[in-house]
Amino acid sequence: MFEGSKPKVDDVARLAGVSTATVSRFLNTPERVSEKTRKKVGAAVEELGYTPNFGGRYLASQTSRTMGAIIPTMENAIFAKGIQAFQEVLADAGITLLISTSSYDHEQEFENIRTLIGQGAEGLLLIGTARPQSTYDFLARRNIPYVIAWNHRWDGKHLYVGFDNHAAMRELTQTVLEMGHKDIAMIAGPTQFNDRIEDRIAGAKAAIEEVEGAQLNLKSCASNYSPSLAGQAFAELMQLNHKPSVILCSNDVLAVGAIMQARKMNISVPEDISITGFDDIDIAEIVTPTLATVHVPHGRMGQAAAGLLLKMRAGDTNNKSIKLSTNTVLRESLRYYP
Amino acid sequence: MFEGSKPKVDDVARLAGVSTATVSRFLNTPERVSEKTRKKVGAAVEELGYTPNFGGRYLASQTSRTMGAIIPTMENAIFAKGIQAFQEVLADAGITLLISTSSYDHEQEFENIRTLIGQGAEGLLLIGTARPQSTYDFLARRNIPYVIAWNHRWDGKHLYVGFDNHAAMRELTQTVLEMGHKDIAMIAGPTQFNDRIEDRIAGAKAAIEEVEGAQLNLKSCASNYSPSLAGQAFAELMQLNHKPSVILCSNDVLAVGAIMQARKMNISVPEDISITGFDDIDIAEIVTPTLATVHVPHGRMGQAAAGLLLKMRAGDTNNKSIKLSTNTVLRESLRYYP
DNA sequence: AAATTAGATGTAATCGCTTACATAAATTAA
DNA sequence: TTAATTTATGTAAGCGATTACATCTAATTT
Repeated sequence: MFEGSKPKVDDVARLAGVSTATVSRFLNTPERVSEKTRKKVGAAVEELGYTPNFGGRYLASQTSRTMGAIIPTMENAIFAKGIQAFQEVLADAGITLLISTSSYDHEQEFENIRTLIGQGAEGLLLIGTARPQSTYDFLARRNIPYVIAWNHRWDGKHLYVGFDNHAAMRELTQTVLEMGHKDIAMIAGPTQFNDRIEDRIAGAKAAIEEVEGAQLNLKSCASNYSPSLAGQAFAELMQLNHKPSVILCSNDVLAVGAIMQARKMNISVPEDISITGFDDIDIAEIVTPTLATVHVPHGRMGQAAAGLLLKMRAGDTNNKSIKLSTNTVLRESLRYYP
Repeated sequence: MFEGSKPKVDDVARLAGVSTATVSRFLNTPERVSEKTRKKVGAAVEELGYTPNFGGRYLASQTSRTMGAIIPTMENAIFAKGIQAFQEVLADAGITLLISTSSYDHEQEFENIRTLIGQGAEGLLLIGTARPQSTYDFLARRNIPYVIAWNHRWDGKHLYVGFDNHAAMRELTQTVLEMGHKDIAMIAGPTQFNDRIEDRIAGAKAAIEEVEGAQLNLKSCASNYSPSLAGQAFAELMQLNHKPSVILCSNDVLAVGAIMQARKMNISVPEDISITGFDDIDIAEIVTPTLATVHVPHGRMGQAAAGLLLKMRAGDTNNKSIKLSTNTVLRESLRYYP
C-alpha cells in the first residue's frame, strides 16, 4: 500500500482478482455479484480503504447523489434547525448536502448556484423567492429542480415549501389589535431581496387597515439579524412624542434586541410597551420577558423540502407546493392595551 | 440552445470558433489567451450559460477546490459562528465548502469523511480530537490535510486550531473559588467521544483540588445541547440535603437550561445559587440573569482554521497548531459566596 | 533578410469510473 | 444428452474536462 496514493478501481480489481466492472457492480448493485466474489471484493475494498472517486463516478454515471442548499447566513439560528432536518433526510437517502452562504447577496447567490450545479447538485434548496429573473432563467435553462423554502405564495411560479409569511403576520397583528392596541410600530429589516420580510410587513399593514383608527409606524432596521441595530431602532421610537403601545418586530432576533434595549432604558416590557417577534427560535422562550411570536415548524419544513426534492430527483414531475401552518404564540411580552 | 442540456467545453469552443484547449485556458489561466479570443470565448460562455463540469475538471486536473467540514450538529449555535467564518475565508479563496453533520456519532463521522474525500475534499475541518484511531489511520493513509478545531492540546499529535478547554475551565473555576464558593456542582454532558467536555471537567477538577475544603459534585446530563435535560439535572441537585452554592455547566446551552429550571422552581439566580456556562454564545447575554461564562473567539477560530488548511493545501508542510485565548466573562449569574 | 524567440492556439492522451455489449459458466428444460 | 435460458463476469468505449506537446504566427534580434 502506498501512502497517500488513493487506491482506484483497478487496484481493488487487481487485489481481488476480478475486473473493474465487477468492482463497480459490487459497489453499486451488489445483488448482481455472486456471494463468493462479493466476499473477495469486499475484503479488497476494506484492505485498501478504497473510496470511489466522485469525479469519475459522476462523469461516468451522470449522477452525483448530491444536493445543494444556499442560505443567507449560518450565524443566525433561523435557518439552522430547518437545514439540519433537511440534511438528515437527505443523508438517509444517501445524498450528500452541499451548503453555501450568500450573505444576502444576489450575485454571490448566483455564483453559488453555478458552483453547486458544477459540483453536480441534482437539486437546490433556496431561501425565499426574491432573486433576479436571470437567476431563475439560468435554473430553467439548466433544468435544475429547486424548491423555495421559508416562504409560500400562491403565485404558482415556483415550488414552495414554506409558510405564508403574509397570513401569519396578519394573524399575529389581528391578535394584537384585538387586544386593544392602536398605535403600532414595526421594526423590520431590509426588504430588498427579502420577500419574507416584505410579506410580513404587508401582512401587518393589511390587518391594521381593517381596523378603524389603528395606524402603523414602520421603522426600518439596517439588518435582519443584528440585535443591536434593532435596539437602536427601538430607542428612536422611544424618542417620539406619540409613542406606540406595541412594537412588532420582523423576527425574533430583532425583537430580542428591542427587549434588551428596553431593559437598558428602564422601560419595562410589557407594562410600558409590548413587543412581538417572528420565527419562535429558542431565545424566544429564554429571554425575559418571554417573547410572543409566530411559531414556524422549521424541522418539518426542512424535511418536507428534502422529500420534495428527492421525489423530483426520482423523476416525479407532478409535484405541488407545500404550505405549512404557523401559529401565533402568546407569551409575556405581549399584553392587553391598558 | 437546448433546454436542460448542459453546455460543455466543446459547445463553447465550437461557438467561439476555437479549440477546447483555448476555452479551458480562458477559464483557468486567462492571461495565456489573447485579448481578442478572450472576448470571443467570454461571449460564448455567457451566451450558453456555461459552467464547467466539476467531475471532468476534478478528474483531469486532480484538484477540486473543495474542503470539507464535519460538525456534530447544526442545531446548536455553538458551531454556527465558527463555521460561518471558516466558509467565508474559503469562499474568498475560491474554495467551496462541503458540510455534513455526524450527530456526535463516530461511525457516521467516518462515513462522512469517506464521502467528503470521495467528493474531492482537499482538506478537512474536524471538531475535537476524540475519534477512533482507525479514523486517524484512514486520514493518514490518504494523506488528507485536516485540522482539529474547538480544542487545543499540547500532545503534538494533530494540528489544532482551538483553545485550551482545560485551562479555560480551570481559570473560570479558580475565579469561582476565589469568590468563596466551596460546594461546587457541575452539570456536564456526555464525555464519550467529546474531548472538549472531558477537558472542561478535568480543568474544573484541577482547580478545585488546589483549594482546601472545596469539593465537586459532578452531575451528568444525557445531552450536550438539551436545555430541558440540564433543567432536570438542576432539579435533582436541588433535592440534595447539602446543596451546592454554584453550578458550573459544561456549556451555555446547559447553563440556560439550568437557569430556566431555577426560575420555574422559584430559586433565584444568583441570590440562591450561582450558575456559569461556557462558550459565550448569544443567549449568554440575553438570558436573565446574564450568564457568566468563558468567552471563545469563534469567528477567529474559523478564520484561523481556514487559513491553516489553505496553507497546507498550497503545500506548506511546516505548520503549527494555533492556540487561541479565551477569557472568563463575569456576569450577573455568578456572585460572591455570601 | 534570415534566424531566433516568444506567444497563441490546436491535437490528442489522460484522469477514475460506469455500463452496453460480449462472452463464459451454471442451471434448467426438452 | 443437448439446447435453451439464466447468471456472472469481462472488455472496452465513453463521460467532460485539463494539459503536455506540437504547430503556427508574429515579434524581435542579428
